[in-house]
Amino acid sequence: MRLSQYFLPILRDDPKEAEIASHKLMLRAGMVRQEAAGSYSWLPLGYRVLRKIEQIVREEQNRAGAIEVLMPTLQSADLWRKSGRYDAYGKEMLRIKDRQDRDLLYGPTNEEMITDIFRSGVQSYKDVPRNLYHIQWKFRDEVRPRFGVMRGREFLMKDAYSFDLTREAGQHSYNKMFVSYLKTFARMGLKAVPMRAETGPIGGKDSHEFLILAPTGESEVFFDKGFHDVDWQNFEIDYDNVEDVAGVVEKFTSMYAATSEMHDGADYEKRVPADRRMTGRGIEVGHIFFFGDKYSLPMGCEVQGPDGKKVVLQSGSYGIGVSRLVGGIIEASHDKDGIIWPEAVAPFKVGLINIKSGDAEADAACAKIYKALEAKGVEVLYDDRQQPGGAKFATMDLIGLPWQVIIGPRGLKDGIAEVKHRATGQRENVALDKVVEKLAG
RNA sequence: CGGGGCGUAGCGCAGUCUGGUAGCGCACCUGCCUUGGGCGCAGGGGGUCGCGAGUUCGAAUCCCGCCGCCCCGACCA
Repeated sequence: MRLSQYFLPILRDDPKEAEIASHKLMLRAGMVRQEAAGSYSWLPLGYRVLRKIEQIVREEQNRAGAIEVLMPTLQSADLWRKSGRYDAYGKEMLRIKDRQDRDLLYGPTNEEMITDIFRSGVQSYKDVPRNLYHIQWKFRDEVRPRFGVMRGREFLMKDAYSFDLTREAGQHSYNKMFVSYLKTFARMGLKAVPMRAETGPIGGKDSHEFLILAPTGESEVFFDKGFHDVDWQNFEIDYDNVEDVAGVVEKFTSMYAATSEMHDGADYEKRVPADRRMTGRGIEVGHIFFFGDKYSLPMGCEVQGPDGKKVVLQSGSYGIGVSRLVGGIIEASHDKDGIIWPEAVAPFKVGLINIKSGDAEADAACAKIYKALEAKGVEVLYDDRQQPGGAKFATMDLIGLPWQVIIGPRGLKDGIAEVKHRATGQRENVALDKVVEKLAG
């Protein structure tokens, strides 16, 4: 993409309504635009990141055996009356009437709907286990939306729902999601620490939150230093192997980690040696629940067992805040100059800077590399604007693309470009004909 | 929902107390100059001062009502 033809409304000053780094940077980098309290339009740069995160989530859900569906944003109130949550959910639920005066709501979550869908599609114990998920916009009419996309009212969420015949089988479904979450967040360059959680209004028996560590997190967290040393990603897992999956869960839950709400000081001191006690702040990016028959029972979600008797299914739900992750990643990865995208979620991999746009030689050298990178499938944003070099550097650092290729008269004399790694700041002179090779890996 | 604050050009702000032709910086447009970390000079465009009703010869400014947004507290992916 040529920047001269892109839509990237950069701001030089921090908008005054933004309080935390990710919010400021997302507005300054032209990623989003606020439309109302807690409601954002996703501009081209931000949308690219959102889609990349969504795709990673999707791939890891699929790998763990979950099956993608898509449910509507608007739901009928009747479903929620059946589960008893229509009244229980309170003002956070946005309620709407249609022209026939029927009660609708903009879905804050989908347990009712998925349970209804699943129930009507299965009759036999042979139809379970199953895990269905979708990635859809949710609306929760938060009392106080804030921090940009970190706590919006409208947000993109992946929610998965498992259905099993027995509690034991349900536990395995839960464990699979637990492990897939570790892998999902690790792929985005994040360490998301699983912590035992309250079950809250969703209800249920077992629950973990996944929190990424960042100084601006909303929750205070206490954890074992061991989390810094474990292998988050490079373990192989066979999701069908019940013991192996449970083993990973055991490994990660055996270390102490708790938010302040769940923190037990005595237990902490008993289980964690003083030199390994860590405190910090965390941002919740995922939350998983096992809730047994809480929804299956009132909604009549059951199948016929091998003995011919009806069995109420055991279920769980598993959420990831996809849009929140955009802000969360920035909180975990930025510096004074701007965002530092992990490569897996970067809107473009490479930013190509033409120091002297308009100079025939510089233009030609840039155009050649630009085309070659695109031909190799490397996502590149080419700053071909008529701007002083300094402005281009500042823009590129702000939007945080992992690699910058800097081409100007100075280097061209010797046939070289400068390649800068945004995260480390390391610069390297690379022969013009080796640039593509270096970055196409 | 309780408490506090703010709405003036795309962004950041001054002007409001004490009513009298709406301003500054950045951004933007034109020309020249420049291009290795937000360059310089000259010229220029852009605002129903959040909305409505009032007081007044005259309202961004005073009065009344409303709306929006932000921050602090109790709740949430």
